[in-house]
Amino acid sequence: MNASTRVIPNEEVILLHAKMCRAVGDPKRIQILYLLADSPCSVNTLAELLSTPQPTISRHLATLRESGMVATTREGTSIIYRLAVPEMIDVIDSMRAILRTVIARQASSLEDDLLLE
Amino acid sequence: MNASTRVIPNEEVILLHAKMCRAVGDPKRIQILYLLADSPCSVNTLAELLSTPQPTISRHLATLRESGMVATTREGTSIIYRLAVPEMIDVIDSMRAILRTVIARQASSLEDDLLLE
DNA sequence: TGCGTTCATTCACATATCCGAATAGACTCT
DNA sequence: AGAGTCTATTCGGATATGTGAATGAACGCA
Repeated sequence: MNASTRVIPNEEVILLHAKMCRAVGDPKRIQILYLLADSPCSVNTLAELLSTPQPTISRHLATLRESGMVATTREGTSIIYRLAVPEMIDVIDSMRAILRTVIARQASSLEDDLLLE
Repeated sequence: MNASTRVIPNEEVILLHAKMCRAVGDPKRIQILYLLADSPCSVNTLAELLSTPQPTISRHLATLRESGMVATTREGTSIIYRLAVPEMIDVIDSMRAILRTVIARQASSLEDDLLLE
């Protein structure tokens, strides 16, 4: 699929798209997303796994909820969070793969620079 | 590829990953990325296409540069920007596809809610 | 060299985001 | 209904980000 076949989005979609990317743009939330991809779990469990205060986790989850990336189910007294769209983690992981490419590239060009000195 | 086969990233990679996602998390930068995917172009050209002051575009490009998403080449008096990794636009587009799924889902559940009233 | 174009940076201000601590709210289960 | 547990929100302060206007720096080209 190339550029000319892409659907032209309206302003609203661009805004939501940005909001979604922003939601992923935080280290703690990235970790949360990977954990949820591994297996759904409760707020407290996430808080323990990440050694982070519960309110902090809760706010991050609110951010992810507002961007539509996670969904919830009540299970007893807990609320279980999961990825709303499981494929999302693959997309995020693809971005990480690209990141690694960029890092590797920068490392090798840095080598070149050093050799030239 | 499932969760257990993913490479465990160090803190640094998580930070850079977040930074990269953050860089995509702005409406103007998303538009810039789509334009660059379509064809590389100069700062002024982007400024005109997006009806935005040149300094604003320049700062957005700096953000994208710092996260390693765009690269540059000088061509005469202009500096031509392009995607550093062309596949990046596919990843971004996948995220948009997921967004549309979420939107559609929310719309239909909203319908359900209305029917229940 | 120096003019002119193109791009980058700075400044000031407004807005948004992050965090921990404390508190409030919601829901289950007895 | 009430106790107890789990989650969400509020508050205050620090940090970061977005923007336009003005300015500065870099580079090609005559």
